[in-house]
Amino acid sequence: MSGLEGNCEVHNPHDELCDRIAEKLPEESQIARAAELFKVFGDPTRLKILTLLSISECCVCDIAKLIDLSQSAVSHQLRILRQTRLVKYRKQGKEAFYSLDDEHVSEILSLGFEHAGEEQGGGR
Amino acid sequence: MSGLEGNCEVHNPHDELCDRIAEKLPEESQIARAAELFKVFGDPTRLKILTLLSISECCVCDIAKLIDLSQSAVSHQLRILRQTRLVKYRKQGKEAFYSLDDEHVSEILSLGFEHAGEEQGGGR
DNA sequence: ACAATATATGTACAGGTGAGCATATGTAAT
DNA sequence: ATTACATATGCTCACCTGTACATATATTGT
Repeated sequence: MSGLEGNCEVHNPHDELCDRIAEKLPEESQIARAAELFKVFGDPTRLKILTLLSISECCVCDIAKLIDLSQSAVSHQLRILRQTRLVKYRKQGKEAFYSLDDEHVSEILSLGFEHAGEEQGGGR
Repeated sequence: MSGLEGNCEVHNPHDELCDRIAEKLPEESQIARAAELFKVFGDPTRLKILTLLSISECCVCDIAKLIDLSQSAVSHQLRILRQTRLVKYRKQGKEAFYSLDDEHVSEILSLGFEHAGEEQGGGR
């Protein structure tokens, strides 16, 4: 019927498809990097930080206030965001003003919110 | 100099900024949903599955072969991908052919790979 | 030098998460 | 009905992760 049947376990039609897919698959390391990136976006605290930084640059203790979390926890998360190049900061006196590092970051943010927003309760 | 200084702890200039940011921030629940979405993309196994499904629809045991993982583990991950509406499947005899549920999914994939690809070893 | 404030970091721990094993369910063939 | 195969699920466990607490570092003012 569809040309896709065949014993999946032993050999056959599927193998051909698998080979084609295997060829096109990105390298392991590239997938790992992309997963790492998504993982950083995948924590509510970090996502909040990124979202508020997409509105305006902000200093650490204000971030802590805005998301109601300890300064320590915020600082730890900011380190992760720094290491993954999602945020940058400028130091001014005692304060550190953080901001998004890259247009890309807000693009990913928007796309995420867009997709998360549309299909919630409804459907199917 | 920048109009942003002022005691961060007690009160003042920052408060005004904080209020403006707080107003514009999405609701907690919306951020939670977006984070949940990113989290699903943030696991290498799931990202591999999504990536290979972006190339072609595929049955469970072939996925297991392609990413070299137990059938059980794959099935568990597919459930998560189903529940988050990232994949759909059609049953044909004993086999279940999975595919991406939505254009959006491959958009997010591409954007992720794009960003993950560019800045790795280099820069700054 | 000392105090005060902002931020960073080391450590510990509770809670979460992915993988495998065993097994259940569903489907087709004999 | 029985067997064989494909997939799904309950369970367990090793590992990871985010947070708070305590403390270190840096900067400014007195």
